[in-house]
Amino acid sequence: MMQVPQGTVLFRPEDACQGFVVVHSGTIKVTLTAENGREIVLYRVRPGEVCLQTFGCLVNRTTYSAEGVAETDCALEVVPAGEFERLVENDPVFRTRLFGAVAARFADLERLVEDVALSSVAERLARALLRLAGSADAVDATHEALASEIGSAREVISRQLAVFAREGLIAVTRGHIELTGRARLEALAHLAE
Amino acid sequence: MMQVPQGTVLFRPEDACQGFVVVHSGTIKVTLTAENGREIVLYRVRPGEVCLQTFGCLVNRTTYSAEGVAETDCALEVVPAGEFERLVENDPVFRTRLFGAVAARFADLERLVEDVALSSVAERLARALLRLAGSADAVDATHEALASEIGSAREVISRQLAVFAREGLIAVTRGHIELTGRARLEALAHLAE
DNA sequence: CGCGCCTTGGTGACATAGTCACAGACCGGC
DNA sequence: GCCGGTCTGTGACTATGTCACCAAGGCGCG
Repeated sequence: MMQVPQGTVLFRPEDACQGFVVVHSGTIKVTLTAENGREIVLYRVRPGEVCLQTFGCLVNRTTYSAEGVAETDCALEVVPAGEFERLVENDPVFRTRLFGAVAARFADLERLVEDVALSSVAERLARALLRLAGSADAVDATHEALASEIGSAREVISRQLAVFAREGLIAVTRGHIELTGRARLEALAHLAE
Repeated sequence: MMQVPQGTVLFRPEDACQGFVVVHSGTIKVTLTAENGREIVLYRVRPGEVCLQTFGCLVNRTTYSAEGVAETDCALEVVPAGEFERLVENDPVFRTRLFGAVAARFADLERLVEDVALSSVAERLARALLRLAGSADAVDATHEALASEIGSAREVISRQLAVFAREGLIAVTRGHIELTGRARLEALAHLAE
């Protein structure tokens, strides 16, 4: 078991892989970054889940292609490659959990492709706000952070948030967004699904 | 073993899953389509590979989210769910092959997200042309097909092809594109990787 | 407090990409 | 040669992304 503080970079593109990572507490954010600095969040790894970047590394002996950062303080367990293979062979529970995680992540990525390739910024931003808010009625995030969340640019987010605010869907202050008009936001988010 | 002719729709979004599909010959094209008709190619399944849409179905008992079409005549093997589970448990060779396919497809999807979210149409189109041409020096495809290949629109492709042609990178005729200036096309394709 | 400095957000101007409407060019069957 | 379908070209407009720059808020420190 290993404790890492918020903000720790767990892996970067081209890093070699140490072992298979299981998250016990906290969340890991996995992102892709282009040379021009634009960034997009691929997915998050939550407690009880396994990190599939490491899966790709271990199975095909490739390196990471994405970057992973501890979004909160995390407790991680790192399973060495040999132990990983033994578990896959002999532990049906481990294997089932692994497969489930792989399939779920796979579906996530397909949804992401659909989102990025086929839907508008307004829809994607609405979905991102709802996702980040969870059951709460507000989100703490900078426009910059929201832009990376949906793979867009800060200015675009600022303008879209202004539109939402004008329509009464949200109320924006520095680093904080209140979801007034949640129902209408949800309607917007589902338009193209 | 099952023979299907080119153009057969093997699965659609929301279909229930019959079993695990292994491709013996031919290729399957897996795509996502939005309500507005825009489409993007997620990946292709080639001989010896396994179809991971079915994987997600079998593991998490979910339905398909993408559409699969036989791009050529295909010979397929369909492994029923029970048999699939038995193979995963007991056949190390099968398991290894499955894992490799999963990891590779996973990496593909990450690349696709990066491509769609972070690079320009010119780059993506250049990459698509090179990918489709393989070792040949020409591609048979309509502008419409190329658009769905990179998740863009036909008009955008027409215009970009015209630009490439004007610069001498390609020669365009109805349904056919000659890759003259391949080297410069490759340079373009790698600019943002 | 007043000052400087960094982060965050706002805005105009422009470039790139996507949408819509429609016309013309090509291709096969007859 | 004519016809109907498919494929491609184009203008006009909207949406999104980029660039440059400034303004506002927060924060430490003399």
